[in-house]
Amino acid sequence: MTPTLFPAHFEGDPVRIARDLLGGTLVRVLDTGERLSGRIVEVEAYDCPRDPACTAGRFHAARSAEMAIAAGHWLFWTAHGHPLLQVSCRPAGVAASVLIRALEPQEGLGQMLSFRPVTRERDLTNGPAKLVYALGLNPAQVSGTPVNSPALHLLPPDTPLTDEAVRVTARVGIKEGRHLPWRFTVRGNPWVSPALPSMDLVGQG
DNA sequence: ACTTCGATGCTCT
DNA sequence: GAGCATCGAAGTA
Repeated sequence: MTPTLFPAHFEGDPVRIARDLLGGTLVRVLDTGERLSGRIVEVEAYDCPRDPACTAGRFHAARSAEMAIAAGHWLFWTAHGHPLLQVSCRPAGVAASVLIRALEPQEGLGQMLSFRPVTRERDLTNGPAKLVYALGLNPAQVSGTPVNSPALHLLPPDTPLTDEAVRVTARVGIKEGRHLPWRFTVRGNPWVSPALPSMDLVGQG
């Protein structure tokens, strides 16, 4: 039985934490007790203030304040009207996090399809907002709760992924900071998001 | 109050 | 590969 990850596991460098989280499992337990889960096959790290892609760091308003919650809590970044699920990774006051970008569905596929009907099953959870919808997450309800909450928690990989199994690329959809190899995907996994860029910055493709 | 801009997704070609 | 829907937040006034 894999132990649940606690908030203390998420204090530190979001780049390392993102890499370690890849291959783990995101578990959602509905009010009905039904269990939805998926293997984490794509993550990105954001680390204000050293990160030029971390726009939250350049603002001083409610948005970055929400994001600057203490390590080990769920939070949502909103982009283009869509909620993106993240885990905070730094002490309170610093906006840094791991963004969960794609899942390979494991338990509760039918319920997920009910939350988010798609024509191709492949499209169910292969994007950061897609997985939020598929798991039926309510950002207002989940934001600010610890990562070991019964309703939404994380399990580490059964066995750590080898470097060969991990593909390292630039992050998706950002303007600055494209040189940073802070996106981690499970090599060859069909549930990785179709988003560009796909060019490897480290290792070979 | 109005404009601009995304850490996106969808629907076409 | 391109165009558009979308919405919260920032910047401007």
